Amino acid sequence: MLKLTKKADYGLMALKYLAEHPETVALSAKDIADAYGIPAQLLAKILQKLTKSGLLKSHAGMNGGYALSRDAREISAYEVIHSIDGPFFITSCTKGSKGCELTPSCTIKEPLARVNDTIAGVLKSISIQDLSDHEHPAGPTEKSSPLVYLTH
Amino acid sequence: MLKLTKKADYGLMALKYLAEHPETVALSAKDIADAYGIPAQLLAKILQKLTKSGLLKSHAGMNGGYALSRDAREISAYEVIHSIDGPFFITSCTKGSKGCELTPSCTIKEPLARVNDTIAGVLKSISIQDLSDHEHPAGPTEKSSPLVYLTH
DNA sequence: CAATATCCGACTTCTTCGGTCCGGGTTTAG
DNA sequence: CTAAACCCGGACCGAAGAAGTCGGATATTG
Repeated sequence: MLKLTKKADYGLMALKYLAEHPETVALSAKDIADAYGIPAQLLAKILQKLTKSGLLKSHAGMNGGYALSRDAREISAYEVIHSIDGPFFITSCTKGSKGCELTPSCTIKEPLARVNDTIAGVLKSISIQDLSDHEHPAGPTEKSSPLVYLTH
Repeated sequence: MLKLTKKADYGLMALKYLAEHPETVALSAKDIADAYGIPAQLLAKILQKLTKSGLLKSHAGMNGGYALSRDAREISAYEVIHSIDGPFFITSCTKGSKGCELTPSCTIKEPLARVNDTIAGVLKSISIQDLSDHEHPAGPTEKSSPLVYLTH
């Protein structure tokens, strides 16, 4: 259905929270989970993934927790989603760079791959910092198209 | 994982196939399914949805089948996906225009809604006709960003 | 009437997501 | 030193949604 997972949502929320609390040395998974009312153990696993991807630094022991490894401006939403949910592809049949062998006549993906690139580009242009700004950020695209939802 | 369903893929493929065969009055679901090697009954249900959405015209009985209700240039990929998979939202918590009541502190969706708009805009700018063109179409974006996949 | 289609809901199967549990290893406070 | 607080990571399970099947009803043509 073309929506990102809750885990990715949680990850973005957690990074945003960390970005908004730069004065603290580190925040535990439980702290962040309580702040948003999300299951702590689940958030913990997400933060572990982000740590393994190099987006976070972790510190065990008492008063330990997580902290951003870079400036919030240098972390893109794409990196977060990618490290949590893995590489995403719009089309269901694409695996790697090869076309789908199963359905040889699937000539759909060629133009859809360009859509995929566009989405990835938008996600890469958004930083964690942008999520905290309640005013309009630098802008994901040159021109913010005024689109209307078709709530059927 | 931010990918569209197989049903949407099938729908796009079927419309593309219809667009490439304008000389025929109507094609049955089985004809299209056989051409792509996808289950006929499943494709039939998808085409029914597209008919109810007004993208296709159906004709029962012998020599019946489906035909595009408009020019292929006038049907966007957005309409197809929307009518098959329903309205899509990037964020998992958004329902309608209201914010998520469950997690009151979810301030993430505001910027992500803009991403949602961008994606919808790209999908709307792509027509069925564009899928058939093997050359570069009008172009979903001004500049085709040369992005590289991070196959982890 | 008979053959060929669409039409449409119910049903099964399969995968993935969301979430939990538990047994580790580390660091710090007392 | 010991215990508390924290991170680490695999195993596990239920729920939800996707993919696909089945069966019957209706419409159209020859």
